[in-house]
Amino acid sequence: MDKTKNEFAKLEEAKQHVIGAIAETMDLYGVAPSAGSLYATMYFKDKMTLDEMREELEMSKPSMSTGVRKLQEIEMVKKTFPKGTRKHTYVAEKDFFRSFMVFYCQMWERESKMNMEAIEAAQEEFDQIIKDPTVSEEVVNQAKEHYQLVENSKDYYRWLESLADSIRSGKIFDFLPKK
Amino acid sequence: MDKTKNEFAKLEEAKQHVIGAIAETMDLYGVAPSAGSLYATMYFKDKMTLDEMREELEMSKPSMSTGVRKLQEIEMVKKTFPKGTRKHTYVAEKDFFRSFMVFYCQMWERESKMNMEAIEAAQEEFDQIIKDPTVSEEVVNQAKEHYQLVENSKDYYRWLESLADSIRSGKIFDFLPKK
DNA sequence: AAAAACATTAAATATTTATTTAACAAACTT
DNA sequence: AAGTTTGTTAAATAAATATTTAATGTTTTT
Repeated sequence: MDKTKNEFAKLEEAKQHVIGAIAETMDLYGVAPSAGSLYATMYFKDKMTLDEMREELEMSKPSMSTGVRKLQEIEMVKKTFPKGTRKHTYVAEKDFFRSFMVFYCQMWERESKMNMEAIEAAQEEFDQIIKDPTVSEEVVNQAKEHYQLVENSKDYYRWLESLADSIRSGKIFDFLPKK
Repeated sequence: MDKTKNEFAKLEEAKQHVIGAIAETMDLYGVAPSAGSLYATMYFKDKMTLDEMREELEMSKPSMSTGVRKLQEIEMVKKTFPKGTRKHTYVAEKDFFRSFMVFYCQMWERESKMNMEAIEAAQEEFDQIIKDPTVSEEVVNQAKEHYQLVENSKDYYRWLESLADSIRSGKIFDFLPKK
């Protein structure tokens, strides 16, 4: 019996535990399951080409191409430009702190920006209603209530931005050290 | 021309700005678009019944029922037990700080727990390979590398837990005040 | 206890999203 | 410049998810 194969199989099995767990939690980052297991697989390699990915995951090349693109968008994978080959090669980001930073800061800034803009616009409109003397008291009161509701939420969006800033700058690690 | 209707329409339009923005960013919280706009709609009401939701969103009642259940899971909506009616009523959580806490702590703890467990299991297996004198040097070296790789990632998962703790306990607000 | 009101589950349908096969485009090699 | 290798886009297919209609269960009222 081939001993070497057995050794590799054991190694592979151990890796699969971690790969499975990473892939399963990657749905939290909004990527498709295939992109999740793609990243997890790359995590144990120092670099991979599209053809190696296809072979390893037994999927089509376009699927790998789009998966890798998604992962690049959230900077969990980087393209490298190696000499001696025409194939593009890709490297998984292995620093989870960095992945965390890129993903959540991007996400929170989008949320904050979009909602803040909508709030500003809405507040102006509420204000017009409130100031308009021809508008009934009931509607004015509702407008006032709504104005205050969204006004209060601004604290949250500003806080979310400060959290993102603090993570991006690394200041958060003064408060919560890496180890 | 009906003046009252016009007033309400203006109010409605202003609200819609904010509702649209909230609904659009709710995909970040892993809920379906319909649940997103359901939450956003409820945000401007003090309470709603399933029938009111159905009417307002022009969707089926089961759809509202399942949407509300999803939102309850992440505690963005709570059921209330009002007197005087048999209808269940639901209230949107209006404190975004609280929604943030519940959602991300839940998420990060799941990620941390699942990966930590997988890592512990894998490390034992890597260790067996490393200690086995019959295993080839190449495989042992790979096992050692992989062992170290996952060992390093533990810092991150522990940090993630500490972040969740700090948010749940409110200690984070000593570092990053709410306003 | 029967009927009515409401909410939920189940099955069927529709919609969206992911994946593949096939066609195309770009870059390199000879 | 022609041919080959590689990567991406487009169209078609497959799979997953959301939504609806219909059926069922549960509570309240009479």
